[in-house]
Amino acid sequence: MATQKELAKLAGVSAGTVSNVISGSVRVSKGYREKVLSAVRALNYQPNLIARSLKTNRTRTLGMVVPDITIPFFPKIVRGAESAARERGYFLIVLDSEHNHAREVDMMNLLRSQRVEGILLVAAGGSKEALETPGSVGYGPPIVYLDRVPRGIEADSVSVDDRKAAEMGVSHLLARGHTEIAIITGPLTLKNEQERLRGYRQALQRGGVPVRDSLIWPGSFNRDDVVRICHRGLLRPAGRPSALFATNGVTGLEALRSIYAAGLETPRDIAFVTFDELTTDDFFQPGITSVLQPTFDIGHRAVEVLLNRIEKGRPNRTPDKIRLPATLVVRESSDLRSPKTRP
Amino acid sequence: MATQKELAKLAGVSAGTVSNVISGSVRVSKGYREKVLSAVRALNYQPNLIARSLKTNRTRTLGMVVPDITIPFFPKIVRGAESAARERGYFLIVLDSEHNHAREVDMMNLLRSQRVEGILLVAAGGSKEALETPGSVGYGPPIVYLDRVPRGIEADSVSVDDRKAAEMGVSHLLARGHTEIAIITGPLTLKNEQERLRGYRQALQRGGVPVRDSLIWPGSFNRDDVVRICHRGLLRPAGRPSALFATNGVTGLEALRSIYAAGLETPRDIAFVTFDELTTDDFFQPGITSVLQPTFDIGHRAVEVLLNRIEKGRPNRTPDKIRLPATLVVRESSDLRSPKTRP
DNA sequence: CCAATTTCGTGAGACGACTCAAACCGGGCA
DNA sequence: TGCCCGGTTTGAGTCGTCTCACGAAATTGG
Repeated sequence: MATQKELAKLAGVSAGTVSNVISGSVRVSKGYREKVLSAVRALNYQPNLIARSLKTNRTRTLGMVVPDITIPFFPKIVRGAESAARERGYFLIVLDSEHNHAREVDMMNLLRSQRVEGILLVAAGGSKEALETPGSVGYGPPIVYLDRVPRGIEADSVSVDDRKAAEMGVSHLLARGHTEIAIITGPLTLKNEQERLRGYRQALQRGGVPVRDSLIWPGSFNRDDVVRICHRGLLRPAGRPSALFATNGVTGLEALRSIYAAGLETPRDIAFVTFDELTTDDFFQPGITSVLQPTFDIGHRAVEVLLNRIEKGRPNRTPDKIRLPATLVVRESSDLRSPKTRP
Repeated sequence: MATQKELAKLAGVSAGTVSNVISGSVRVSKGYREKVLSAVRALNYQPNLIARSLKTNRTRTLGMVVPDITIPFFPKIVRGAESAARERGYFLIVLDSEHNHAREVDMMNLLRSQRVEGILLVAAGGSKEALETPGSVGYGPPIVYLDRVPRGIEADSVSVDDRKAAEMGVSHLLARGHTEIAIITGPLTLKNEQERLRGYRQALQRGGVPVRDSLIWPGSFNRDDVVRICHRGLLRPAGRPSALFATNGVTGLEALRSIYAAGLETPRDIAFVTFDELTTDDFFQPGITSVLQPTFDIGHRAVEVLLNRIEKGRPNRTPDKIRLPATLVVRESSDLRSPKTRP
């Protein structure tokens, strides 16, 4: 592919002039500019961003690492991030850590080697280490944590107010008259899941309903585990709860599957509310009442936070810790003992 | 961040020696190597891939452009591609064209500027131009077309045998005794969709069942359109078909929604078969009989084809045109007039 | 019409890593 | 002892682009 030197020869000007025309940083007289631009067209010149980056020490590229691109929740965040990045003239590289912390560290180092100017991280979760290692390196591009906020470190983050979101979902069930509300969580090693559980507790307490341990079902992201736990809970001798609240989409999908597998119908036999959307859009009949996280916004805001840090050049100012609210979308699955809606 | 020059100073050796240790291409005596490596650790050195690429003219990076990362079909292909890339020591950058051809061209140019060594393209589709432009540029990194194969150009491609896949789905319905089989397609500007329609025709002909135009419903990727078309078809005076075949996941989801909206139940009132999975896994009750494309393999094979072209360095050999078979997964939605399965 | 000022193109020298040819060094052999 | 040889290390040059200081040309004003 053509280089600026070749353009310079063809246009009969110096290499410096070509560079000035291309980068647009220095003004070049009309005649020379035209000569260069026609050479650009003639040779179908594309600037070599590699060389440019080497010289300028800027890549206008952001990196993003997510735990699993095949979970619908993440592509939506990616969309938001990509959109914000593009608006500000940046390029976004997305990598998938496959829930694996070691791999995540590799990807972060790869991004650093690629000299990205900032990193958006949805941590692989699980171990404490998982959240702390990347930040603790202490140099390299700034990191913004999405969705999952590290405990110890002071860092920029964009997340959802999990406690309030869960409280909202559970309060909705209380308002519908339910008092026997079970909760099925994801892994409680994740702070998000702990917070959602706290929101559940808080909602019950505010509603004057006793919290019963037998209705708290700690789950995981393993689909089989969730099905087993729900199965046991739904068929327990003491009678099944009148409502079930799931704290994330993966768990929610399996919980709903378990409800059906147990021969139950929602909302006829049990009311159901879940975090996140279970399909790309409202498809289920009956529709599922959901606590929706602002996925697009999470990505979008995170990029804004990151770029402000990068461009404003105040690397040590206090971190932005943004919490976004979730919304409750009420659909049929939480109607109180209404007949099934599918004709 | 540290550079090789700084390492050299710290280790008391020349820059060339440091480079030899890092790249491992030239053997360095043990003593010197140790000195360099301890400097690497001391300064937490990360090689600058930008500089390396500029010199070596290699990036070990592949680019991938998909029309819409939020459609579940694509992340699955991305996973396969990413996995194959990683196996061979390459890095994959994924971009989203948002079904927009102009944007797609931008992304391709961006990838070229980034000096990716090859591009995996799921074309934005629609116009003929959409498929031909990128290839017609005639220089730059090799391109492998995935899923959607360009008409005019001789190029590497990995796709599914759409005709056979559709034939398989329709034959299944015929074997179940259906003769009134309607088909709802995506936009027939896409060759894939045309082929799937041909597969439908072929299956009917082989089965000795007349092809009736009134049962061919050309659709689009617009959800409202699909709902409207299905609604009209399902409620038409001549009576509704006994089975419906959808040629892709997007259309299939809307078609199923329409069936429910019309107050029908599957398979009780109408049998239903679709291309692709409608949710991340088999969730629906009753389960939906589906023609599944080997998504992971499409991505995986595409990277292999691409890397063979890149590494084998035979840029002009005849193109690889790989066609993978789909599989039919039979579930309840195509049972013949069985009672509804959900209790 | 010339001096003072502005405008603009030039060319050299980075950026960080790699890659040669050349220099070096220690043994082995005559 | 001197020479050669293979194995290592060095140092200079390079990749494509940007960015200066510099000087030449054009413009302005008195």
